[in-house]
Amino acid sequence: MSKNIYEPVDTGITMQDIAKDTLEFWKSNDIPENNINSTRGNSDFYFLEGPPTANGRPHVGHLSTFTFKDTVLRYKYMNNYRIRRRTGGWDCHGLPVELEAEKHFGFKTKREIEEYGIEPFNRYCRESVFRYIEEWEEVSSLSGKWLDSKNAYVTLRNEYMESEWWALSSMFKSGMLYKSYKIVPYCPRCETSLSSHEVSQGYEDIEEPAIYVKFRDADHPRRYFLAWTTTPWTIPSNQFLVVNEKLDYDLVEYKNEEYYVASALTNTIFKGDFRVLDHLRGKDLLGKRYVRPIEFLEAPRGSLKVVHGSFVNIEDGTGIVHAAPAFGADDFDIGKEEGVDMINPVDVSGRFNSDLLPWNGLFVKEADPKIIDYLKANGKLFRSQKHRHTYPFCYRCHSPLLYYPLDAWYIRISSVRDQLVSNNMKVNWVPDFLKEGRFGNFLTEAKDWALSRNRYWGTPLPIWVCENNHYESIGSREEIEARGATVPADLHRPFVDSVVFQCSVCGKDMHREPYVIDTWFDSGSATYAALHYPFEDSFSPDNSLPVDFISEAVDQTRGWFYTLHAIATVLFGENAYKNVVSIDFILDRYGKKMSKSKGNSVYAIDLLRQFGPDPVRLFFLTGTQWKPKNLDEKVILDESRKTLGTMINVYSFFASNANLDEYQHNGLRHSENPLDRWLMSRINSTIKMVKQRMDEYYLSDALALVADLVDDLSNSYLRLSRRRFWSEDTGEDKNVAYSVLWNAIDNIVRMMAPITPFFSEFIYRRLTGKNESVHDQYFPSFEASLIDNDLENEFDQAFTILEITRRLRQEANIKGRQPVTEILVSSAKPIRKEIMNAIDQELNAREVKFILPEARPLHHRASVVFSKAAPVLKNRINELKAFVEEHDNDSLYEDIMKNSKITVSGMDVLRDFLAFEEIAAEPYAHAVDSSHGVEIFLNRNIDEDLLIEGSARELIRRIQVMRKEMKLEYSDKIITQIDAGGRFKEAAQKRKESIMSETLSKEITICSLDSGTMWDVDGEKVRILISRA
RNA sequence: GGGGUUGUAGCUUAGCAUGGUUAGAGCACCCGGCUGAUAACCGGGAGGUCACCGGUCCGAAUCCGGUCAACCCCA
Repeated sequence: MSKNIYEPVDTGITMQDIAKDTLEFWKSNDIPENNINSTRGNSDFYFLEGPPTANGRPHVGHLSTFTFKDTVLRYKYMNNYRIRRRTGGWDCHGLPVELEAEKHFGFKTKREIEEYGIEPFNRYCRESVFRYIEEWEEVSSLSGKWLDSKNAYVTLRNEYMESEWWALSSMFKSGMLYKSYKIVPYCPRCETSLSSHEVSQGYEDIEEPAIYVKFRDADHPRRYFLAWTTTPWTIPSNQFLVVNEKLDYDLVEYKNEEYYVASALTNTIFKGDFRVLDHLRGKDLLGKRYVRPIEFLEAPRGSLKVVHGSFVNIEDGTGIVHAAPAFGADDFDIGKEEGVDMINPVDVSGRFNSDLLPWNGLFVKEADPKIIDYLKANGKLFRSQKHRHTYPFCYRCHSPLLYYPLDAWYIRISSVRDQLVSNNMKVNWVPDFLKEGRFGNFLTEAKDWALSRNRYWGTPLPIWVCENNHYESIGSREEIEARGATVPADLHRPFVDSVVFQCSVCGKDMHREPYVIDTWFDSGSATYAALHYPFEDSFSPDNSLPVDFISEAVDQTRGWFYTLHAIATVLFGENAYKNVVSIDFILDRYGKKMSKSKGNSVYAIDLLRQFGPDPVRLFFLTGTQWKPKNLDEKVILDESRKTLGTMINVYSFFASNANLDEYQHNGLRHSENPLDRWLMSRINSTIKMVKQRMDEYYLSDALALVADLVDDLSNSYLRLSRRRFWSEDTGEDKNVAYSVLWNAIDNIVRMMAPITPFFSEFIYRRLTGKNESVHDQYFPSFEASLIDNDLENEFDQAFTILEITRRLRQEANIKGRQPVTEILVSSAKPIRKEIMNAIDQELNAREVKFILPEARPLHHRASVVFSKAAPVLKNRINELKAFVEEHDNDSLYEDIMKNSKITVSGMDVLRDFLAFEEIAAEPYAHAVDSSHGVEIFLNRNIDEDLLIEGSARELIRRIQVMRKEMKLEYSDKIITQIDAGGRFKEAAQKRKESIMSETLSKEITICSLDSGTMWDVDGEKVRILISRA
């Protein structure tokens, strides 16, 4: 026997084994490297990898985004695109890295870091960001993520940061980068601001004085705005009152004075005697001017009026909020919006530092009771009470935090808001609701970007200042040199801090502003900084933007998706990306978010090892791609078995038969066989739809289409074609069938290649017998001439007929292998004979007839509808009942349908007095599928000849089972002995020839046996003995 | 507090834009069957207040309004 043309595959092979086999093939042939670096393609497809930080282990969420990105890139490559910027990227800076380092060293304050030294501290940070890089690389390799990792961009490199300097410097020169204040949670004892992460560690429930303060309406001596606050020390710095223009307000008269408060709160604020004088909208209060209860400090121009704030609510207080821009983020925004300078009489240690105040020198919290006393003494206190709420404390020293203005550098994003919005219109969002929803809404309210951080490990802010407050920006290393200073080997702090040069205005020494920048600016700069623009020429705003495709999880909507968009708009007036695919998180089996603390995190490497890469990738792409997904092991296995397992079996079926027949594939043969034509149509229409969905980045939809096709191939095509492949002769028809099957597997495997790269490679290599990678092939293209929608519809109907027939057989207790006399089909549309022939063998009927509706063998059985008939016929109702029982119901039906009324013994019987039930005439069983408009009648009479035929099939089936149990090859011949009586003996005699050919028996003897297998067939005993011939 | 998404069987979900017989699958479960590729497949059964309330309409899972819950982003 010749060597196998198609390497057989054990259908029990695991997906891990398949991946291993493919990985070895890739490795020994440098397939990934060659593919990644390939210059094939007739147009460019630009990608941009979103950079993770390698100081944590890659988890399943990362794996999910890998899968989407990698699948798209593979798909595009197979469609003859040249993939550009197919490199990884690493995000290296930022607070999380510093916090790790702090933890490592046991530091709790920034002073400790500075005492230890910024240099060794940053050195530790630099090393720690790549702590898990090996695991990241391994996960990439095991998951089939084909990105060039050697040339990954790294945000901590001098070149990367230099590009950012160029960007920041040009923003500074155009006035887009400016210095202002930022209101931050601040510990006055540690004299440091806290990150939101730190703040969240220190919330406590406390009870504090909450006061209702009277702000007099400037136009009325006895009329007040009533405001509520838990921070009396901010009252001297009041600059605005804030109402919500959407809320309703009352003007209330109480104890001879008048007050504005939110209507919803009137009844809780005022007790006893009060009168509502007027109702008005918050809008009506806007612009009103007022007089402060504490007037020691001068109010800047534009202060002291009522303004709108959407944050104002009626949960507690009065619906009117007092705003001191220096001491609240909302307050600050209002001051900024109004263009008014802020009053800040508090120093960095939290004490009043203004001579004008009687409380000068006091810590603000200690001044609270004194300020309350002052208000009371001056008749400006309406009420004082205790209030329980949560308040943030310093997690280190337990001091109450203040919201305090610190110097900060901003990018003037608000000035390009309109452009951000209009550029967004050109972006293709997947799913599309993000475009105008979460992202779009965010853009229309885009605030200036607080860029600076008072930290150490980050890209240094390239702004220098002299003692006369002249500011200058540095846009490159060359500029430092040009200013007569030495360029440090490492641009990070602390080295860059020692770069000093002369101010070009006053000649004084200039020192760098001591900030680093928000790490989001790093990743958001990836478009140009990764290519060291403008210092090298591999990037140009005109040709390199926007990139074609980016994809990350949905949390990046206001993260990376935003920073990329904002920076590209500010710098280049251009979009950063054309297509952005957002996916949701992977949750645990119960739909709960994974977290380290809950211990339900799953790491990428473990999942890959447990299931193999293809089932995992398949799982991520199954379902609705933008919805959260529960990580369920059972679902992973199910999906894998359904699609991959089935394809293994299809290949295995093909290989074992094709090897027997020594079939050599030599192109797709033309076929007139209807089942072949149906399959070809299904394949080509699927290719068409799959490409459409893939091109729209709806990968999950595409996968679902392929999975359907796999199911059709296996359970319809192959099931109905088996006999063709088993037939003894190796004629043309069989070769045609092989070529069609080969072609089907080839197309499916290529369609699946971007999704399940290991599995597809494995099958493809065995199918083609070549040492080529499926990933270097082209994606299937469809041939319109092979798509035949009518044919597909007709087969749908034919399959429906099969389905109904099987149900009827079951009801009538007739086995599938028992041939029946006759099946009558009444269908809305006729089905071509050739198509019926394709399912003939499964119908297993001597005759299949299509009949007209009126020829259906139906009887009508009438019954009296008492609810309709009784009220009319009264006590004669039983006469009708008797009449119906005694007379032929069919003619009754015809009469009443024709005339809509009949007369029975002088009674008028209307149509709706009777109900008719359709019942099949003997000997038919009957069923309907209304959605396909198909009705089937199965003749239940089995004549002697059919019974013998059925019995012969029973024998054949038993012999086949025995062959299988003996593990015989498909081609092994046997000798068969049968010991049976009655119909089985008769069947063995009369159908000897067909039993022999079906079971590859060289001879069949009917004799009595005392060995062999005893079968019980429908209560009759049959003994069979087979042996290898 | 603001914005967004989601809610259909025990689980995973289709259908919803464009309203129309009895809401359709798959998994799991039970019963039966088929099987010389298949842990596949086929038939039947059980399992649904289509989150809830209201409105429009002859008719609502679908359109409109509101509520609730989960999740995400932002305060």
